[in-house]
Amino acid sequence: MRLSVVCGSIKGVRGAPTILHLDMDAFYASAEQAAKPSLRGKPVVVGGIGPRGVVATASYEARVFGVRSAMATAQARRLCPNAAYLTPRFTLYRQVSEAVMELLGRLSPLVEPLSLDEAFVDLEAGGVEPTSAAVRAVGEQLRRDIRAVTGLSGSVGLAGSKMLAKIASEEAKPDGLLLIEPGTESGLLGPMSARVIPGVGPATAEALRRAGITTVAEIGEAGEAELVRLLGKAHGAGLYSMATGHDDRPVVAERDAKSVSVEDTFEEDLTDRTRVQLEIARLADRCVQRLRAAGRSGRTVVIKVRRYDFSTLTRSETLRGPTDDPGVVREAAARLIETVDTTAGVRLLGVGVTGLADYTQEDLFAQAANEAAEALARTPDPEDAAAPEATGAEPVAERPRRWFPGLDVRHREYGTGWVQGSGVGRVTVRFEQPWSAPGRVRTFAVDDPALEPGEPLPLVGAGDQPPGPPAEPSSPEDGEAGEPALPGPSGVGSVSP
DNA sequence: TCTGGGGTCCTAGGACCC
DNA sequence: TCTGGGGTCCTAGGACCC
Repeated sequence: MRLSVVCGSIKGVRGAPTILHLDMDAFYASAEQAAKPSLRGKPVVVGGIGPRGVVATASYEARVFGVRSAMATAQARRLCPNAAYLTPRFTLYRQVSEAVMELLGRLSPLVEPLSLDEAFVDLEAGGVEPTSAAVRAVGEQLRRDIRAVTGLSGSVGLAGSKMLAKIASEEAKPDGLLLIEPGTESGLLGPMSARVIPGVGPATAEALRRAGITTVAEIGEAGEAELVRLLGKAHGAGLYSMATGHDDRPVVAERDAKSVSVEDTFEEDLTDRTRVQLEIARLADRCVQRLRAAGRSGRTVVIKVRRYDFSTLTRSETLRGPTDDPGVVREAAARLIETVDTTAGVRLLGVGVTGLADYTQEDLFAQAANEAAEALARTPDPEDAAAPEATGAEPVAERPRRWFPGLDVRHREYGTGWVQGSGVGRVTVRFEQPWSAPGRVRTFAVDDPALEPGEPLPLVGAGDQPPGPPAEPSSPEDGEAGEPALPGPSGVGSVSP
């Protein structure tokens, strides 16, 4: 997709650095140091402690010794034997994370968490004045607030696109802030390693290196066609866009999960067939527990097997309908593991569910049963008595309504708009109409009684404007004029204070 | 003492359908 | 009856991210 030129600057980059990326510094290790005064200023390594553990986070004191994330803990111990080695305490990290995300939520309704310690914030949607001075002040205040509330430091990147904001926060680390002034992007990025571009990992970097490409500038010089030839259509084209500063990905709040999975690496390889089957059943149960806790169900069951030699394979089976029944998932997983030869030894087993839905096949049966029962009540015809019954036909508990992206909605107070995204019990709505200026984003609980589904509105030029609460005003000059009115959340931003 | 656990997205082939 | 093309679903694998 091509974008029009915005404010005379690079396509796909905002005219003001209003996208903020926050990245907490050495998050798990810092949280442990904050919780344990004796560890402050000392090397701390958080991760798997067992013989096959890896490092999740190393404190900066430990990094001095060469300890890095994803390194085998055994190797870390050799490099830094005097560090404190701790297993992760996710309850703590989640608490701290929630406090940080709460601070971000005060800046804008558009907050996109990437993990417990990282998030994008669309300051423009939060009504922050789109000037470098204003957004810098917001970023610095945020860092002070985070320190005051959590005792931890976070680094902030500010730029006109997600990619640049993320690179900026990385450059700012630790405990810093970097704002990339619009117009200075290519000068800053050009000499940097291709690896700074998100999506360029070891394999891509090696493929590029073989083609003589090592810097961001060289990616741009190679041209899109060459990159597509080297890396494939999506990856090549995406990389070219990124490297040339074209990144118009919007900040999207509340993404729904698309899969749920659990896996275990065993301290010693499993060879016993019965034990493998037992572990698969356990994993299936754990997976379903998580699925149910999220109020979801899934249609495709996946097992994962990592063998003694680290070779990894998956097997999947798609059911007729989504389920959250532990028995159903257990049986599917059992069938799948039957198809894999595990006799030489298995170091990891996993069970996952994809194709997530918010209802189950059993719900549908129950619903059909209810409808049949109602029909039966209306027409007491003995011929109709074949209603299904054995499916537990008690009324199914009301599940949350689904707010699908793009749907029209109406809010009692704010009027008409459309769903920009939903998930995690919340829904984000942009209040605007075909004839209005770009509108403002607000977030609600999915069960907010003031919010109801709406009808599509007539497009501009199709006739009179229908009655209803007026659109929230929005200053026209900061909109992404010339951008087509896409049904997706592409035209993010443009909100008046 | 090599290599965690939880995800996302993309590719590619075959089935199947129109 | 020598020959199509597109779209979607399913499966398996791989790269990448935190």
